[in-house]
Amino acid sequence: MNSNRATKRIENGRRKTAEERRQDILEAALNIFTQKGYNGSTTAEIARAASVAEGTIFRHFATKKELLIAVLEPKILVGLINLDKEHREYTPTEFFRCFLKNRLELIKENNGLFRFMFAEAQYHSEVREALFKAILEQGIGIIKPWYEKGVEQGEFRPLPFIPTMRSFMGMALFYGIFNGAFPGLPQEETLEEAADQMLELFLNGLLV
Amino acid sequence: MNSNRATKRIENGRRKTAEERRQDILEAALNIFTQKGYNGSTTAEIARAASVAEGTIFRHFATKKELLIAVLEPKILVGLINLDKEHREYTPTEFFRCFLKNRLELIKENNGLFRFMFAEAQYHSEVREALFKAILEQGIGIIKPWYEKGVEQGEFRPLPFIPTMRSFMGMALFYGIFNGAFPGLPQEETLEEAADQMLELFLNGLLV
DNA sequence: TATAGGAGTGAGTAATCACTCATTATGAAA
DNA sequence: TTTCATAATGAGTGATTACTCACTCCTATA
Repeated sequence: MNSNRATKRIENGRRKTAEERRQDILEAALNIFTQKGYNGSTTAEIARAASVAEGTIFRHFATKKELLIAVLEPKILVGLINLDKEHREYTPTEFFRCFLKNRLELIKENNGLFRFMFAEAQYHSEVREALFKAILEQGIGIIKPWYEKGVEQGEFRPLPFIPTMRSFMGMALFYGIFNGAFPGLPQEETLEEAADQMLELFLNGLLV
Repeated sequence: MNSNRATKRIENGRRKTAEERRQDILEAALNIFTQKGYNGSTTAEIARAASVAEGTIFRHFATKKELLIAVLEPKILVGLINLDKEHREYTPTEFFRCFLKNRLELIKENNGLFRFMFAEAQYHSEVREALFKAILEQGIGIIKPWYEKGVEQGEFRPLPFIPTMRSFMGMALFYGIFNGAFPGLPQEETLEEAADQMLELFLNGLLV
């Protein structure tokens, strides 16, 4: 056999570490998965996108499904970070405004990922359970305390929490996810405007 | 070859018509597709579920994808029927109440189908476009006239229509679709109660 | 410099896929 | 009964799949 196998090096001539290769594969897999779905993607395709031999994938991940889990695991909790710690001086209403904008940005930046997760959650119980857990943690763990504070302070009406939270999340997710999926939908507003309009409705309702 | 091929007859001894077989296949395909997704389903599996030879599927549908389209086509417009024609004496608010309950029932009855459609819409442009069209027709064609009537009569505030409709649909779809997908979600309410709570929020908002 | 072993490779494999087609079954018409 | 057209069948086909493994390459250490 001849020896013209591709030898990959990065700019300084150093060979990539195993961990860097693993990240390359994860990144490529995320791309391909979100474009074509789990069953619509092939390991050969992912290997090509990661500039790696197909066998290398299976050195890092025992099965394709394990690769799927590894791709989603660090992403699924991204919903929980970078909020809530710092700004304790919010009023409950201000918190909802800030939280909503934050979530809409997050969804917009990870649009393909969100759609992919919700789609695959139907067919892979591991994904479904992780997603379910993340949603509950956001809803119960983050929103609920502010919601209750708002009710105590007489700022919010004492509506039942779960249905209210579900509606709130439904608004945000439907906007974020499906506006990306249906690019033809009339969508003049910036994300900022969209969030304001959503909040206006959520806070004050449709009736005069 | 021996001649013990299965010969299927229904109760009165009559052989099924071609159209009946076609319907069997469509029904089986819908079941399998919604359980496993399009790429996760095999034509062999669908044939088995329809009690039909695999070749028979391809006598009725040229390709697997054509079968997918044929499965969804009659379902995708189901969202548009059985409403709106009769009760012209509604107030705009009453219309929203009636419309929402109607949609929630529809989603509940066709839960797997809805989730499947939204999932596959990402990967099949035909499905995406049909779904997009159905959503627009519901939103623009059905809701908008009532919305405008409500504004004219001074019953509704003049919020921008598209964002408001999107929020409304997001609430309904998220409730209907994901409550089915996450059976662990706290969900005490009946569908009737859920609709009332959703409307209460949609109409009057969270603020006191 | 020699060498051990971890990382990467890609041709190979068995399984599975969507789809074909020669054959058979069927019911109606003659 | 015989004939004929249509429908159904399922073994077969080539393409594709996830995954394997014998081998090569590379680097760290002695």
